[in-house]
Amino acid sequence: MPRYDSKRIETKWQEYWDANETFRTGDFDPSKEKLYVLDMFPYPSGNGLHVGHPEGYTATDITCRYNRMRGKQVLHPMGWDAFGLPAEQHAIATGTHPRVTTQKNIDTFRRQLKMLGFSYDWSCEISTTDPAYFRWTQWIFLQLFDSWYDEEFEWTDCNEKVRKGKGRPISELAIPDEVTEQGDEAVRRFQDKHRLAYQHEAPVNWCPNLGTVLANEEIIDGLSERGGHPVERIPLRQWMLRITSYAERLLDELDEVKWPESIKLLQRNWIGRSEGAEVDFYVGGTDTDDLGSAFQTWKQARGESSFPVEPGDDVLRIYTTRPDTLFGATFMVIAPEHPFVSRLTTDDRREAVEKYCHQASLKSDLDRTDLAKEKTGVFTGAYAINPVNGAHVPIWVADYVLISYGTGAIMAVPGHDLRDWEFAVEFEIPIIQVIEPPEDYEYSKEEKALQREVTEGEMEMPCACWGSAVNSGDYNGQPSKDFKRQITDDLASIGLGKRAINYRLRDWLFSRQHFWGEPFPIWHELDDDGNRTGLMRTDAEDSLPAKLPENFEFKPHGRPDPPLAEAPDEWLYKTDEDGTRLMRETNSMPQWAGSCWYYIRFTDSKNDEFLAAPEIQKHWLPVDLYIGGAEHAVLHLLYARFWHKLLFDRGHVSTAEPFQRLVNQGMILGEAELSGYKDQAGQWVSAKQVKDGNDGKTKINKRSGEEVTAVKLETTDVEKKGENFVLAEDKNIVVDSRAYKMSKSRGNVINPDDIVADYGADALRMYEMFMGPLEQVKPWSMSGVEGVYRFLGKVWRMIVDERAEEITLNSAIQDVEPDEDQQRILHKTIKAVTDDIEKLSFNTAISRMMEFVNKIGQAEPRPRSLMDPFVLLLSPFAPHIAEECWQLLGHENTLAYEAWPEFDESKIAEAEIEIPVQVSNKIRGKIKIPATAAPATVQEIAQADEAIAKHLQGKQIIKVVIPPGNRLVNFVVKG
RNA sequence: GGGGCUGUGGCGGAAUUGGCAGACGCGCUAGAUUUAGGAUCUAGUUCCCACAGGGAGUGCAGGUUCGAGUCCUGUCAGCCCCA
Repeated sequence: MPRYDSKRIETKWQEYWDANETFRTGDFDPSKEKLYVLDMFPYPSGNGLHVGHPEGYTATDITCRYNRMRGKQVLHPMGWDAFGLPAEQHAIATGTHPRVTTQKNIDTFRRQLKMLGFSYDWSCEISTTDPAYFRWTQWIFLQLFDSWYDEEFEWTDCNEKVRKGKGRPISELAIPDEVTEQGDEAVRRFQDKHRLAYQHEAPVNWCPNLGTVLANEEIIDGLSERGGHPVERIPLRQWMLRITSYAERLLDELDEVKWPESIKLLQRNWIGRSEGAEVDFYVGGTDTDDLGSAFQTWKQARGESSFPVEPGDDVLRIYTTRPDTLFGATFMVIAPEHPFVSRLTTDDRREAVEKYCHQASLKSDLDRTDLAKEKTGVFTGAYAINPVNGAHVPIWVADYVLISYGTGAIMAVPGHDLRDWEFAVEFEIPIIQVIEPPEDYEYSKEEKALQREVTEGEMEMPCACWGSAVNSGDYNGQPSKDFKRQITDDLASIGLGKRAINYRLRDWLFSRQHFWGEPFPIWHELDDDGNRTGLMRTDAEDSLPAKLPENFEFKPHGRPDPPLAEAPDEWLYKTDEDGTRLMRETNSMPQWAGSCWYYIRFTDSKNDEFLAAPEIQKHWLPVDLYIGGAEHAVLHLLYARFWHKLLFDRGHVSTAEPFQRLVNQGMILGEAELSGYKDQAGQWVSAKQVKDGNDGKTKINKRSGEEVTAVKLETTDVEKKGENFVLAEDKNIVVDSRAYKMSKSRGNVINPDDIVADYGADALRMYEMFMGPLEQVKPWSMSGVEGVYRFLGKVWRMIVDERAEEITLNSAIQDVEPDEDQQRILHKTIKAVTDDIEKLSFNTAISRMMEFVNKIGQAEPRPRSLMDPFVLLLSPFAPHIAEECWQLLGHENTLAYEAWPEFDESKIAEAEIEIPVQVSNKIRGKIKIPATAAPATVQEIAQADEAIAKHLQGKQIIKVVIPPGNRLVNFVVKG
């Protein structure tokens, strides 16, 4: 009995595609339009594929299969983002080398992907851990190391676009004479300061348990994202990439790409551009007695020079977005990590300041900046001079100012900044109002919350607003925005400030203390005592890759420096030709590195001369469609764009942006769950009375605070009441109904292997596409899988004779002409499926095919000319069953390159259509009219209809609405 | 606190972009076939009522329009991101 047997069919066709290299892209074919469709390549974890992976992968696969049939040459590759911490941790736990674990995981992933019938060109498979690949990751790092950013440089790019600002070779960096005079070493150090890859001693988030330094985004609530371990802030030498140089272009060029607006917005916010001014506040030298007169001297000197690039030791440089509030600056705040803290602190304040700074080092940035948190701080004993009015303003240290934002120092304007207001009230610092808010200004909730009574009955509160200047000397009365521009210019003209743009984006912390990552192709020069001199050398490009040491058992040694610091000497040290002792860089690159450029490598994955041959990369880039999870919306995409732009500036790629169109697939949640809550005594508690406990895990009773336990319920236990589900046995008890993220601990993980074993790959693919719109979050449903599986069974029976002994074509399929209705159904289906695929609206495409089968699947005889195009329509979604049917229908070759069915609009049109007739907006009947009838005719037919006539009787027709296309008739009547 | 997204039957979701709300699938109900179950096929399935008919209806409250799930204003809820 040849029932639909997914296992047999799927194995057969997967072997066929493999053996025939059906989906090999091959050399690019100039006669065809190219299409580069890319999935975000996976990290091959030990858990294998989860159902989230095939969602995006099926979407891209459908697009690729469809476009091949439309005659495009398609590049559709797959690879592995295979460096990463889990394999390293596994190695520490079990002694298995990460390379072995990684290889095993890759093999599992590849097997699972092949099992799903994706049309990847496996000949260009890559892994970021392959030395032949990371050779070029290292090479790109050397490009970054060899580049500096020239903001002023004007040039014409390879697409004839005139640009300003370029990443240029470090050899083209002009060296100031005074540096040249100091000799080679000074020149090298000067260059090192300007490179896009540079070293920096910075407070980092050291996690002793993981033995690594974490990026800010890897920390949640002061604990590591992975494992939830405590994190300390300690200073460490790190590699940084100067992504901030590219901030402006990363922002502007978002306009050029077809991405969801929400993702663009996320990137814009992440970059966080603001316009304002940098202003120097004079603080005096170490031996300044009279700050006031020293300020006058200094000010005069500044007027004759100009605003220096580097602030001297005698000033505190601040960044502000509101220079128009300068007259209201009554104190200054510097971050606890600010280099001036110690120098500015007076002896009597030293103990308090040091204690405060130590405490601040234990807090996370979030703890420090949260508006709701109580403001803390300590006075340094020092004063600065407000450059606009010469006022002495006290300098405080407070942790609500972060060293990493702006200059790490602020002027505090309590009258018009909420945090400054809170601080000033707390420490009784004067508050001066310098902005008169507009008359219709509405104070925000936060502003009102901070109001205080000045004198009896008189209230005062801060306003962070635009208005007009008061208490601001000659500027009084000016609108804030004009004033901002004006004072910035005025300060610039006397060398006290300058217009400045600031970004929330920080330079990219690019080193990790891991073994399992790309080594840096960098050597540190050592002096006679074996200490670093701070000077570096690079590996020669043709000596790459710099490989990881072999036969090295890395173990955590509990220090912040990397495990590679314990590597064998023959790896760690060498003597250069000139006799200089060198030590390798022992940090490794973060996981982001390999994923920053893999899309380039895919275009020419086996090239051992270059990362990708220029003419090949030029042909395939940019990626036309890039699909992946929204979790990479900010970092991966920003980092990849940054690298791409540097490569573009250096002439190695020919597009300014790597990813033309981006789509984020929505997460697939576990099956929906119903849960009720019981208290300790076993009594039901309504879900309305339950809230999350403070630890975020437990649930507690809102009223009593008592912990409640969730009880899993069946649909038969509950019923719908209003908006909620309630217990059938007690309708006052509301129960929760929702789907949760799949997780091992919740036990709601669906394994694709199981689905394929029970229903087949075609059913899994179809179900994931049928669940709902690609970009939406959707809950899994096992009966939904059965639904599409039944559909595939119907397709099978439409074409195959299930009762025959051998697999034979269903005898109902005959060479007869389809009737007009059948023609119409076919052509409507072709049109709808085609449009839907173009829109990536796969769920509706599938429902159209279901309609087709519902209408045609039972017809006897079934015209053969309907079957061929239908099978082709189905093939991108369910390629295995489609190939099998195609073969049964008498075709010899794979359908992968068959022409996509065309529809004929004239076969869709109906001569007669049925439309609704409304009388005053209520549908009172339906009439049949010729599709192209004139409005007058339509009205005539409508009025003649018995049911309509009844409703029109005795009424006065005020208006008749018949929209173009004869969609309906509406009689607007009176009386 | 700021920003974004989403609210449509018992459930997942459709709706030609302002024109028949609920396509398609799940679930449920009945019938056919079957020794039975499964599988398959057919029909029905938004809710309410005085049921040959009629009324209400897309989170809630308004507005624009002959006409609103769709546009506008306000509001509530859920999810995500940022602080």
